[in-house]
Amino acid sequence: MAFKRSPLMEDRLANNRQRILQSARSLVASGGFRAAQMGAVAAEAGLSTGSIYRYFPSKAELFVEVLNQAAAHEVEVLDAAIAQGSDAHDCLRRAVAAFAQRAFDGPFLAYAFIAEPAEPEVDAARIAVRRMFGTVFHKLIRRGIRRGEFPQQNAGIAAACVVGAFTEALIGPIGATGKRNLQREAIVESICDFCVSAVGNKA
Amino acid sequence: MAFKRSPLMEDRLANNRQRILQSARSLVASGGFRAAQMGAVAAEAGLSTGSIYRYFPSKAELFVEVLNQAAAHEVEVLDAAIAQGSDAHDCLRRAVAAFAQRAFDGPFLAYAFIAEPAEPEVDAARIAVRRMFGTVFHKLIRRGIRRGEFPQQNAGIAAACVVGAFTEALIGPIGATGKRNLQREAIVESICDFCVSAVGNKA
DNA sequence: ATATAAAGTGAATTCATATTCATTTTCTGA
DNA sequence: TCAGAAAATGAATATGAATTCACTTTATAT
Repeated sequence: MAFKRSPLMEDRLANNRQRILQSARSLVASGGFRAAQMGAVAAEAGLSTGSIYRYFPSKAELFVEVLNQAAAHEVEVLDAAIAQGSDAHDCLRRAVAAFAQRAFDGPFLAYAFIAEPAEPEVDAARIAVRRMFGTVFHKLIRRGIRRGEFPQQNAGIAAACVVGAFTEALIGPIGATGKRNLQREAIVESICDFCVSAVGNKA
Repeated sequence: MAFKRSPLMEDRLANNRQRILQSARSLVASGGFRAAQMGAVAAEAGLSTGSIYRYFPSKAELFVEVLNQAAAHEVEVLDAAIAQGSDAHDCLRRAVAAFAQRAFDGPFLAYAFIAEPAEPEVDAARIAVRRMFGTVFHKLIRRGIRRGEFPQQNAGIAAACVVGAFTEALIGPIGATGKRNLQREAIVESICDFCVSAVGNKA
């Protein structure tokens, strides 16, 4: 007779898969790619290293999925933040703030988005992710230009600059110990000022 | 009797050392850290792998020196560009343009400055290098503020944003093949506009 | 209850590089 | 020209991490 997994079992498996993804993300978030070895991921997920390979064919594919999942979530958050804004300036400020706040909380994960990864496959995924973020800001800036709220400019470059600006500004503080929460709001605000000013005014 | 290296020999050794550094840099520049294995470096320098270790105690220390040497050179170029500027706006524009132009020519090397490297020691050096670049812009912006040419702002954050903005904007185009030289000037100019506008105007 | 299929295990294997070291070659001083 | 000191070599070794696989455990169907 054909073998059929019970719904309960099916659930548990799906659960394991998800837990593996979460473990991998959490390891990257707390220690970068370096800390996310297959053995560590397995231990974190409460499985053996071998089992991971029942769920993912290779390390590369696992991390591609981690990246995509994380990115999709960020884009959702970003879109939600934008939806609440009034005019283009406000939308931009909200989007940058949302991203910056979150990057502050999970600096290593944010870092992973721009880090040179080990596997070429992950590299490709990373580039796609950056493009996704860029696209969100690109649309926002284009719309602002179309409505006359932003001056004429190269929206693609500006979008990349925005992403780069807050990424760099946020990664710097990672090194600085302590004092993070103290200055957090001030830092985020400075970054927002920078980006809004860059896109909103032309000398 | 005491052994003494002849000046000629001394020269040749210093030459070897320098050539190793150059080979390492050139490999990073053309294929990233990934392509810069000890064996490849040795081959490129016309030496055996073992010999490298007469000049550098480890891969990490070799690459720390590569990074520092490259960074010191970039800072020189940056300072020279700034020295030619008239007012603060002009200096900033020149500095950004100089950096961007050079990054365009050696994208992988520029990339290495923000890439997550294998060795923790190199990682530390990389952070120091970023700080160096940040410092150059930080001084520039502070001076502009002091002279009333730039509005009041958090100079440290703004400097980081500037570095991040052009790095990201430049790395994007690496992936895109061809069309680089065509748009090169336009891209660099857009990046300069972005940065100058961000620092020079406040909404 | 038993047989079979799937899932889980973790030690062993593979793979890719950095590093070492016994040996060879080249240099220096008499 | 020769002995001893450096320097160079590259095959062998060490390291570290991904992947496999022979075996154990758990789940499903009769």
